[in-house]
Amino acid sequence: MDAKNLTRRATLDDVAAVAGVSPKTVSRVVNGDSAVSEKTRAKVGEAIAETGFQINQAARALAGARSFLIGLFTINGSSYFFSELYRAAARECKASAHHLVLEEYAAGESSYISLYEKGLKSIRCDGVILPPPVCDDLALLDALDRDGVRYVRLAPKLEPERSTAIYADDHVGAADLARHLWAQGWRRFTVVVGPVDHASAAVRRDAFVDTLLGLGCARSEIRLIAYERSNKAYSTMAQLVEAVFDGLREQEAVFAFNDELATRVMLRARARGLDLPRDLAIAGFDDSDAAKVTWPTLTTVRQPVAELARLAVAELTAYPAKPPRIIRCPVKLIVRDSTKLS
Amino acid sequence: MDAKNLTRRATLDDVAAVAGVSPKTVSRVVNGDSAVSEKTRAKVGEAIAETGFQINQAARALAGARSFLIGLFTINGSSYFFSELYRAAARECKASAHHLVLEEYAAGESSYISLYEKGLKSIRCDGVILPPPVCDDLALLDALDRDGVRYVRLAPKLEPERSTAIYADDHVGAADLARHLWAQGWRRFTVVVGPVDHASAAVRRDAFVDTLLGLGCARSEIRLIAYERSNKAYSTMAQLVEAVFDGLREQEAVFAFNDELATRVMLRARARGLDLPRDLAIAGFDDSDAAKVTWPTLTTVRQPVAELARLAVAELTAYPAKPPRIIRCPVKLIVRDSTKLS
DNA sequence: TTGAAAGCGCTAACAA
DNA sequence: TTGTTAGCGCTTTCAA
Repeated sequence: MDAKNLTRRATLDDVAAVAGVSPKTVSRVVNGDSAVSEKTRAKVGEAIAETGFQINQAARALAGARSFLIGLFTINGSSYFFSELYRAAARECKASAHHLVLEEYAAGESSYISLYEKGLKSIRCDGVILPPPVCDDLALLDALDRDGVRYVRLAPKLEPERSTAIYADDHVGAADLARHLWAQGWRRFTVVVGPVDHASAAVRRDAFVDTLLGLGCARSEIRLIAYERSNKAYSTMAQLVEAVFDGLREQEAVFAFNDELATRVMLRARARGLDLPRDLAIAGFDDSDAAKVTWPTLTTVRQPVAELARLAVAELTAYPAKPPRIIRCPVKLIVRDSTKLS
Repeated sequence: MDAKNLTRRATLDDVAAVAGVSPKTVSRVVNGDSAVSEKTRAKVGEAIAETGFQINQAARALAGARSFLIGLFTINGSSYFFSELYRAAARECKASAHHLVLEEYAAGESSYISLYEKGLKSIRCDGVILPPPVCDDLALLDALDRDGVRYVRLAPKLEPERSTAIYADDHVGAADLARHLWAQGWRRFTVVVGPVDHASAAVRRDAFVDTLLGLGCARSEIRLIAYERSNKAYSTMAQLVEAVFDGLREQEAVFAFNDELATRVMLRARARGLDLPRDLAIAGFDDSDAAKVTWPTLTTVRQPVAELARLAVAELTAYPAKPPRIIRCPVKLIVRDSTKLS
């Protein structure tokens, strides 16, 4: 690496020399400390522009208590939710002069703790964003607490008060969907529940079912199909989808836990020669890109992913740290063609 | 921030004290320097385990020439290609003890340079991955060269020899697709070309057209519809899609630049009451998630995104730096239902 | 093969 | 409001 010597980038000292002040004063200007006179600030500003000074984050992190790095710790396959989360979080970080460090692991790794110890720990993030299912790894939370790393959790199921937790209003979305289906005239329902270790799964299921019951739907008209790792029957997506069609009754409306599941149900229905939405209504959750390109287009519930990311980053970049709290974000029912009763 | 004092994490000095050696020796072990005796190495290894030592990357970056950070600089909306790229690059970084810093900007920002100066520059990445269209910003490349930041470009159009450049074999994919359509019996074609400032656009178009001509297709049977920012006629996706249906002939096969465009064409065709693929064949490029959920499912070309990411990260984390070179990755035609001639 | 000294560029704490 | 001093925890260079 001779690159280093090609161009010595300007340091605080360089700027200080040009501006005729002390390096510490330049530091104050750079960090927006209030205790600098307007005149000095202007002088230093010019010197910064002249030298092309850019602060060295490594030095800043070493000397200070902050790294200006935010970690996003996820264990997941491809999904619209996570893609959006990355993007939005990165943009938010940029807005507050932080940087987003992505930690993506294939599902099914042994322990989240060791992933943290081997990975994120060494860069001393100011904070970490923990989406499901990592948000419920209590041992990992202990490790973060021990290391003094702040974290925000997205839709945690366990110990929600332990840190700031951000939830989408899943129950509202599921209830709105139930009312929509009922209003359209659907009277028989199947709920395909996703991984039950995901807090939202139970929330969506209960809100959907309770709303239908409240509308006068008979309990016997509601079928529940739940994904469970421990249950050999439905431990894969494919099995779950198959279960929808085992014992499928006429004129059913299917509510799937997410768009991915919903589109799979749709494809399977097509393969069985069903006419959609005449024979079967299907609704999802997420409003992923896929929801817009299916035939018929998919009725779904839009999660405010960008907003979740924004709030999470804002929480982690705020100084001093705010006390833990629970934040809820509104969701929105998106009615498309897959739930029209003809 | 009192977090800092809650737990003083072990340093090289701590480990050295436990192992009874000098800090420098511990450093040698941590960095895998060969000049350490087997006995010392074992002793230090134990001390590291005992203290739970994790190197401080900030200190390492400040003292040394490397930050162990790889930047991914993108200007783009949502797309399957980029989501996959993030994920794969992050995993690759982890494998080589680096970290991936995401820099995502909304399209249409003024200048990439200023984004770099305001963002990535301060963290002194060891290297940056530059996908289109950033890969062709010569001024940005100049700035990176000036700052001694290595970069790898994905599918650059300009000055391909300037840095290591990685290309997917677009021409092979497009040619394979042309042969497939021809073999199926399609004889009239429309090519919907994406942004022409994207190097792949022209490559795919030319390979597709040339292959058809070689197969005996008359030039008059091939319609070209090209997206151009400067061309007022087709400057948005919607206009591009509309153009497909203006003057659409019977029994056409449409090759769209990417899956997003292809699914839009498909939706528009549905809205016009066309029966797919009987009246119209549609093929895309990318093999995105969307390609699997359309009706009919979309014939497309799969890009080895994870492999591109892997190669890019490997190139940037290699020491010493390898000389610039051009790397090509194979693509694969994925035949689905949208191109069946019935 | 190992150790000692110097310093990377910044901030914290204190002094003026 | 501004300046001074002393590190942060590592790597580099040089010496043993």
